[in-house]
Amino acid sequence: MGITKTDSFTEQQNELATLLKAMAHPARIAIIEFLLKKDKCICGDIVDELPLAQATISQHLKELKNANLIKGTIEGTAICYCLNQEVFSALNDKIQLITNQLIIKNSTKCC
Amino acid sequence: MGITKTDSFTEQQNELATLLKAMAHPARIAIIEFLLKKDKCICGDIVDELPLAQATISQHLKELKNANLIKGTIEGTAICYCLNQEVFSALNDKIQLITNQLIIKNSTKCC
DNA sequence: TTTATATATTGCAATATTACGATTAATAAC
DNA sequence: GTTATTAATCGTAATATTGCAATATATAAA
Repeated sequence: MGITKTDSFTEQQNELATLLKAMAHPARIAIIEFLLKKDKCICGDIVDELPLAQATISQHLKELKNANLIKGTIEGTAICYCLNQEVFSALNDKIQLITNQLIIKNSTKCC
Repeated sequence: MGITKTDSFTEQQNELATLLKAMAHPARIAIIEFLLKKDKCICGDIVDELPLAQATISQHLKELKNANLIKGTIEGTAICYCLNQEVFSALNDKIQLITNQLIIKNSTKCC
């Protein structure tokens, strides 16, 4: 139904899925990579960098912000965005946990 | 438009986004965790485990298979699924790359 | 061959996402 | 005050996703 049966899954499963979904768009990957490349924080430069309308970029930034993947601070009329290291670290830990378990269990490989 | 401007982004950005999207659903996280938990490969047990209809599980498995996150081998009438360690490792590397860069650059933190 | 079992596919209905133009809000410069 | 500048929000169209019942397919067992 385009609607997800959130109740049927654990909070952790829903949280991880939400975090992954927030990253699961090439424009948002591009924004993340752009923020990573720049030493200093960026605001409307993203609009110049990517071939998307300002409204669209703003929407993508909102989703990244909702997922806590980025932080934004107001600087005059501009807004300074940067990546939230803690959330990326947490995601990294989760993916690593799965991957490590997989590598260990691979000795008893099946398929 | 619900359609993504794929041409506007690099192949790597699109690939990573596609991989993340394949994981970005609690049911698919649950399937991954279930396959991880079991020593031996699982087939229709997933249908018994999760509160979703058989058709829905089959669809989720298809998406995971398309993304190469799982492999399936036919065993009589059943199909034996297991996680694809290589793809998880590759994803882990990408996330780790971003996270490590972030940790290094955090000294010049901004926001 | 018939029957049972296991999984995939089809065809919806409900909802979500993506993208953008137009507008709004909020601050800075004058 | 007026005028730029910057970013968020609204409204809308096009498309994608989720979920399931019903059906199809394919093999095994009888």
